[in-house]
Amino acid sequence: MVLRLAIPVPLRRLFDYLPPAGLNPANLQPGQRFQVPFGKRDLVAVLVEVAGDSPHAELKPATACIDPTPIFDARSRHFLQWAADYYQAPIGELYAAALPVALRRGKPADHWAEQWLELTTEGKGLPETALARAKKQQALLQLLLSSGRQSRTALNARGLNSSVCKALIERNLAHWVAGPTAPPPLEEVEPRPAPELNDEQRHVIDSVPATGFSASLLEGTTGSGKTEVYLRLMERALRDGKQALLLVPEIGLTPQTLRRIAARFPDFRIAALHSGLADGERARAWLSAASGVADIVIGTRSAIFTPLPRLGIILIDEEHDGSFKQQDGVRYSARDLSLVLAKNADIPVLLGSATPSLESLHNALSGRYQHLRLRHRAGNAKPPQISVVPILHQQLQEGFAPQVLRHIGETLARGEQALVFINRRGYSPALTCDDCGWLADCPHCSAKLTLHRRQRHLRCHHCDYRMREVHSCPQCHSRNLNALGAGTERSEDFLTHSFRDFPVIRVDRDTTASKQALDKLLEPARNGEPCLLLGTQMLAKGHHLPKVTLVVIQDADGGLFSADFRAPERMGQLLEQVAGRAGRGDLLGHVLVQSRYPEHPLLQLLLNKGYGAFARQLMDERKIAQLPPLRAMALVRAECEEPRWAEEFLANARDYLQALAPPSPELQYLGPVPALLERKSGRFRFYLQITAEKRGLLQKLLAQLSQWAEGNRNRRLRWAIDMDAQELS
DNA sequence: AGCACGCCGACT
DNA sequence: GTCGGCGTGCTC
Repeated sequence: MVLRLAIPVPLRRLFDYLPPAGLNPANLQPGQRFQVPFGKRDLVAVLVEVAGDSPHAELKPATACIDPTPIFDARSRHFLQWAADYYQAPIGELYAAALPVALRRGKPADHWAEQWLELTTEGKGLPETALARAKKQQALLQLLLSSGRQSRTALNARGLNSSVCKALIERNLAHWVAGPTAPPPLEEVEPRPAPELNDEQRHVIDSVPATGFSASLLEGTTGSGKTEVYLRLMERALRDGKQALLLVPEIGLTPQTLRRIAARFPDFRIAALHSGLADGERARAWLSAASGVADIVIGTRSAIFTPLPRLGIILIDEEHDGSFKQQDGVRYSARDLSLVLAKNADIPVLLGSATPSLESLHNALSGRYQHLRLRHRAGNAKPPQISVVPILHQQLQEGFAPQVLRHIGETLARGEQALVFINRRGYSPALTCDDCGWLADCPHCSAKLTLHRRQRHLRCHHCDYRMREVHSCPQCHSRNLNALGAGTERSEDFLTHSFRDFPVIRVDRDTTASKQALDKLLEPARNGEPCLLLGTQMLAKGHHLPKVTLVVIQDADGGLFSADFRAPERMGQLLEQVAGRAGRGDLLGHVLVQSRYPEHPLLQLLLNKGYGAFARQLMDERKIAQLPPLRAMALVRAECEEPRWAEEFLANARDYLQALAPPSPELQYLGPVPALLERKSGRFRFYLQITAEKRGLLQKLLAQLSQWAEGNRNRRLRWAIDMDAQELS
């Protein structure tokens, strides 16, 4: 009997072990964790299969079996294997990515098991009138007699604390038994009934079949009530005794979102999986989901790997969001994988967005997904009025055109709120010397340092290198230093100064260390008092701020001339999302978009015809350029301190692949080319881009390539395959 | 990845 | 003489 184990190392194979001494082979089940000696180390591995024998002569026995029963079910294991093959990733790393840290380190699952109080035979034999002299104990006995065993949390909720339980146990009437793990409790909320649906929403819900595999894209304008659709679809699955999985972007899992769902489903158990959780909490949430105890699982990207034995529906909110794609290690896309999982589980999956990715839109337009739409804003809200403010030959004040400032002032004076979007953190993105031309740049990256005046330092946003703020030029000692351009800090100073009578709330990664901090920061805005909100992308997502009637986009031009072919798509999504913050209540919203290129056809199309028309135009351009989503694309990435080695490795990789499959109309190679951020953390980065008409061919080539690369690797060089790459940086 | 081994240069 | 730099090989 041989155990074939997935080990958390970057090696694309399984490792064989003998069962641990003294273990009954009948208790061996794939999906269990084992402690194993691996080289000189001790690692936690997952049993993938049990084999009769092994091609390896000398096998070590595993040290111990950690789980009496599997923590990965068969579907989950199959899914992880599929993902490992698709992304050319080592299977051990996928299992590691699927597990919360505490379980990855080998903590036993029953550590978080919920304790249940159960009557002994003796206890069960007692009449309800027993223990009359101890009222609390009698109440507990009666509860256990009438309703069966009770969890410790349920008993505590009824005011039956552990001393009462202990008393019963000491009389040998009851005992604790370990049950499955419950999700960590959420804060108490008032249950809230479901709102009325409009006809559009009802149609969408009716269009998603309750059972069987189906994929749908819900293209719904901001404020059109997508969340309510998700909740109804979840509810339908829950009432059917199934689990619902809701994936949200990294910054979308706010306490506000959680409260809203908890208020709607007081009778169901919710497990939230996000980065803010402590290790133990995360393990609890994961185990409650994997054991089928949790009914609703809400999580970010990695939650897609949580085993869900009763899974009945998958919902992806803001499906276009970049955070569903992992950018290092195993470079998976949780959104793309959700389709595979739904197919495996034979259940519906719904991708929702106001600004769908071109990938999903393409699938919807080509009929692979059902295309559902919500065109109208819920309630009285009307779409905002959008206008472009040309800023090329304007006298700007700290980046703002005079009429924009006037508009902000009028909005505040009317007692309404304004939101200013600036996609740049810090005080200024560049610091130069006016005398000698010195520029503060990062010693490790091909990037400028950003001045953070509040923290009195210059910082690299790519590698986090920091140096103290300088007030004279390090090169020529001149004091004529010039901070070029404005980030959120500088704009905050200026706007605070310009609108003294109103609070200015800055929201960016530097002001919101935690999710709670963001919630707190936005509190005055939610209370409806006039204020000026200022911030980065963080402001663009999800927050319902009904008193915001003016949105200012300080610089819309970022995406128009980038070398990344996805830049316009992302710009369009961001603009639409930010603009969607305006006029969500009864008041009409206005959006002012500052641009140096007010006539740019893409900008015109976006602002006049909306994201839908804009996206379809981009799709045509992608078709002409033979780029995704009309073609499958993968990048082979390489980075090295010595740029020549990285470039040479990729050139060799390209030659190797071209010998297998020469370039043709169906298959194209580009590169090696330097990444958009050519040097990062001291390493030079290059990539080789491969586009193919058929995903299958690309897949086959990449599998060959990863074999080849194992034998052709230089120790100082890092390489990776990025299937369906999202970033050229 | 992470750990050992082995081979060369510059120190008490 | 040996401490430690990093290039190489191996992990069932």
